[in-house]
Amino acid sequence: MNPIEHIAQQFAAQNYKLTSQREAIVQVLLDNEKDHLSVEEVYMIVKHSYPHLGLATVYRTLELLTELHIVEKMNFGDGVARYDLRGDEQAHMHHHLICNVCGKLEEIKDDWLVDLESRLEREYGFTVTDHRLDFKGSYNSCKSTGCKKDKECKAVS
Amino acid sequence: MNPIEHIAQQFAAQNYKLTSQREAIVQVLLDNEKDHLSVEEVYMIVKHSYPHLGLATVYRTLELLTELHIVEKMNFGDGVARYDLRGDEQAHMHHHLICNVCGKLEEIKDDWLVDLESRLEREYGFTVTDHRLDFKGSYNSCKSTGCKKDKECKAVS
DNA sequence: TGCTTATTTCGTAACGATTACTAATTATCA
DNA sequence: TGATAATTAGTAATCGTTACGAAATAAGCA
Ligand SMILES: [Mn+2]
Ligand SMILES: [Mn+2]
Ligand SMILES: [Zn+2]
Ligand SMILES: [Zn+2]
Repeated sequence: MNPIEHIAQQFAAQNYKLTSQREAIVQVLLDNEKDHLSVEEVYMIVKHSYPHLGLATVYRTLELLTELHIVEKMNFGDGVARYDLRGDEQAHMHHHLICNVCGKLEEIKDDWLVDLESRLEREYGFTVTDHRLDFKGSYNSCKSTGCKKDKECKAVS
Repeated sequence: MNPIEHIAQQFAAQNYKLTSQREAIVQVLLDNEKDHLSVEEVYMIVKHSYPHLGLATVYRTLELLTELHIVEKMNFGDGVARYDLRGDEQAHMHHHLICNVCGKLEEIKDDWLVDLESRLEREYGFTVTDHRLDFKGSYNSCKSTGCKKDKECKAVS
């Protein structure tokens, strides 16, 4: 099943309609999976395929996608909310590597926290349902070449 | 050395003055170390000891404390920035357990990520300088007793 | 000590991301 | 088809934060 069909099912399962506006917005997220787009950025991009779509609809749709756990609303400290597709296969949120030399943001889709989660269960009586893990640091290649704000390094903002 | 003296030294080291206003604000953070106060909350509390202190000064001081790495500016998704004291001994930010039954927020001051950090160094050529790790889930005691928004459980917001 | 300059504070206006609201449009279904 | 519910569009209002100018305070120096 292709991604858009799968999302359509998730909408239907909760009695929401995947309208043409919502589909256009979801398609923007799928087409830019590597980015972590803000509302304004989604709005700008979706206007190419759907020129009359309103900003409030983007806000409402991204909020709905968050409720349905299709995207994760994240805050990276730059003053705007950013939306990150959660893959269907992963139960928990993926991790992030953020380079503070060039701003590149890499994703780690494997769950590296399963051991810590069972430790929390054992030692704290705490059952983890989700988590957020961001590493800040720098790639050794970035440090040596000094690729400051390089075009090949996609900054978060 | 007591905490406030140590912070005074950090100010002096960067050629900043620990004015009476700044000291009053820092004291509020120290007195409420377990909470994760917002600007507005700090402002309300500091008015008890320093009634004429202005809101803009709270904003500016917390920003300065963030620059000096004395506090960490965090966003828990409730629409306001919250400020969290980083202890001096810990190089990296501490972790959080957030109960989604009662909202309690517990801190784990040990760094549970050292193994993952060396793995990042090895496999990704990425040197970690800091990180953020929040676990969302529920305490088994909360699930069984159903302590919804209980007074003994201090919510993040 | 007096004078000059840099720092900090204060109050408030401006800003900007988000939310709320109303009317118009579209889907649902009897 | 007609009534009802869901969705959208546009925009006004909200609210956390930032910017700004004037006043106060501290530091440097003769
Ligand atoms: Mn991501
Ligand atoms: Mn904390
Ligand atoms: Zn880089
Ligand atoms: Zn609880």
